[in-house]
Amino acid sequence: MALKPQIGGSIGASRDETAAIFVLPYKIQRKRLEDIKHSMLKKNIPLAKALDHTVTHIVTEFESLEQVEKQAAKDGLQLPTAACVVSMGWLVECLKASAVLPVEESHLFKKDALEVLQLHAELKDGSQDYSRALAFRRASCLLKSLPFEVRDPRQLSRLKDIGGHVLRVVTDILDNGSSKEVEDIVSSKWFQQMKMFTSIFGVGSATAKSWISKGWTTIEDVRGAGCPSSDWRVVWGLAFYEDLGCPVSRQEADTFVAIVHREAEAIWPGTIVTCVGGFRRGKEVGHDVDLLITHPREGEEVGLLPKLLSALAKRDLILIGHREKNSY
DNA sequence: CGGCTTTACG
DNA sequence: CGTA
DNA sequence: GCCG
Repeated sequence: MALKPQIGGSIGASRDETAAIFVLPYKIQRKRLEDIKHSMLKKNIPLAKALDHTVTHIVTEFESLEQVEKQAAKDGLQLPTAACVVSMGWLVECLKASAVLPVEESHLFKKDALEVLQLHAELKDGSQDYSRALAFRRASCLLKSLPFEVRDPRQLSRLKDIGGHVLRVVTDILDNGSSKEVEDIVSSKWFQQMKMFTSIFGVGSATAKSWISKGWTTIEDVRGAGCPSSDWRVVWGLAFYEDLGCPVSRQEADTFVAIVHREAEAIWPGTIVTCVGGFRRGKEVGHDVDLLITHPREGEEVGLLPKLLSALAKRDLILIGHREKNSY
């Protein structure tokens, strides 16, 4: 039902208290628009009066994000980047439920199926498989980008990057709710073990395969087998597997940025530390914290990083396992 | 049938 | 080549 | 696997 997943936010993350829903008036008759707004007030669904940056959901009768953007451009409107463009169907369900429902990516399951096939090909890692994985990814991305819900495979045929195999999988899912090929893969022991091993930092398909061939099936098997690799990445990946799997909260990220900024400022007054990446885009949890370190006087930042790392290390704030030299 | 994202490091 |  |  969603025309497009929310940019930079997890789908369905919106909460009632923060939601602000703006209804685009295009293609909606005046009386019907009034009825809709009246219903929203009655059902306590937060209605945004204007299309400003506080808007979290933009409801439209247009059939694609492209159409919305075109119209917005024509009217000189700027779409709030944090907002999620959704179909009228979503709002109707919200009204029925008297709640701001999570936005569902209705063609997600088709995309997921193709991502399984992509990953499967990547893990197999044969000479042909890499390109096959690429093809599945193209198809998956294409499905994700579609501004409409796929109800019939005929909507996809003739589209670039959609071929026989993809069409077969999508058809199976539309007919049966699932694809046997995909189900067989995800339920296979080999696939599950490969996924598990390659989720360890430093471990790719080659290493994972060699471990499976040794009869190891769990991470504990690998840990118990002594020194499984001389590669520092694998050693550290195994040592910090659980830690690396822990999500980072926004609060932790903010604290982290503040600490780095404090140390940077002490070394080089005026240094700017900016949080970029996921947290900059408004995420509440992440798996890392991306920082951009700059200085208003161009060139002043040169040489700061080694000093900064040393300062943080001296305070026991960071763990440096390995440092690669840069080439720029 | 040939070709497929790009780049870097150890 | 294996990995990110 | 899919395209040209």
